[in-house]
Amino acid sequence: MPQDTLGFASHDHRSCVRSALGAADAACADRRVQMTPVRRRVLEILLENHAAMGAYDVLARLDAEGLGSKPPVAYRALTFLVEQGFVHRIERLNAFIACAHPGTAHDPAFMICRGCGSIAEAQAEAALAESAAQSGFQVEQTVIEAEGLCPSCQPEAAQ
Amino acid sequence: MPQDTLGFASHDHRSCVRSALGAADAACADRRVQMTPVRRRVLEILLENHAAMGAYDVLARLDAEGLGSKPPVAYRALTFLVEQGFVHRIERLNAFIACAHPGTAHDPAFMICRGCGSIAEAQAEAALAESAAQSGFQVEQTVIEAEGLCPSCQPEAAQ
DNA sequence: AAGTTGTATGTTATAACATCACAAGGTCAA
DNA sequence: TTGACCTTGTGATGTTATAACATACAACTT
Repeated sequence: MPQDTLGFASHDHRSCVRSALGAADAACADRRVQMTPVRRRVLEILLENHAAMGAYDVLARLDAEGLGSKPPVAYRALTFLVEQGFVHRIERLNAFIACAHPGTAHDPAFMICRGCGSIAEAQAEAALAESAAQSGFQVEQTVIEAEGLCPSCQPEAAQ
Repeated sequence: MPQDTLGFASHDHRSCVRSALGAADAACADRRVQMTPVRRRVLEILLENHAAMGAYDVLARLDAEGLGSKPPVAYRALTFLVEQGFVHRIERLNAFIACAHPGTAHDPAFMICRGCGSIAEAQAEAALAESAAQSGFQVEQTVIEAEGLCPSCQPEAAQ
């Protein structure tokens, strides 16, 4: 039984891939946008991998499967998936990860373990609400990323 | 009288450059680290520019002044300045900006105007405190960046 | 003065990430 | 069946960042 981590806790990964793909298909139908083979496969790769991947890592997989070999193929699919909210970009890593809370509109926040590279997606609190209100800045999108140690890596780091 | 923006509000920029450089010099002396000519000039460039600059923009200035022409020269100086807290990296822009609150230890947060590119530095609230506590993740560094419209750019955007 | 160490710099090359520009194919509705 | 629009294919290029190795220089030691 395949197990992996999400929020640094176990879950059944195979079923989460299936349901996320299904949800994405449905959302695309709803919104009258096309879930093409390349886009669907990129999302599936990210869901299966269950970790942040660089665009060129994704591209390498596509290439191996004959789905495209040039950077724009990967970037276009990733851009689409990010726009649709199925995938998030991790700015700090120049990498992409499948959304862990698909379906719900949200401002994602990430906890990135510097020990093992695992990433957990959390909900962002309104981290800048007060500053923005004071200065009159109108927030449209937020990037919230924390680096540190996940529970598994903390004992080792203590040494 | 030179005026510029900080936190989307006016201030006397010339004096802030002078005082920030002085504070950095003093901090380096305190910490027994070297404020070399290249490092000092990079900090000064960022302070004068008073906006986020790419590493290669900084490098171009250094090159014009005979202070170095190869990427590592700029990256080393920038890395040093970030480590010392005199400069912050804006992940979303792959760019660097002089710290607006030097001297005080802080987790910076940025508001980036998509209209004019101006950037205000604010204090981060503990945006991930609750999630981190729940999952046992130990936060070491946070990146908080918001994109949106600054007060000046909001009327224009309304059209 | 000569050796030793640590920090900083110089330089070449390349890795890694991302986009532009243009051609060609697909889909769908008028 | 035509045209509009979206998507893909592809070559070239642009941008950001680091690896690897050599040299310089200051501070301390003997």
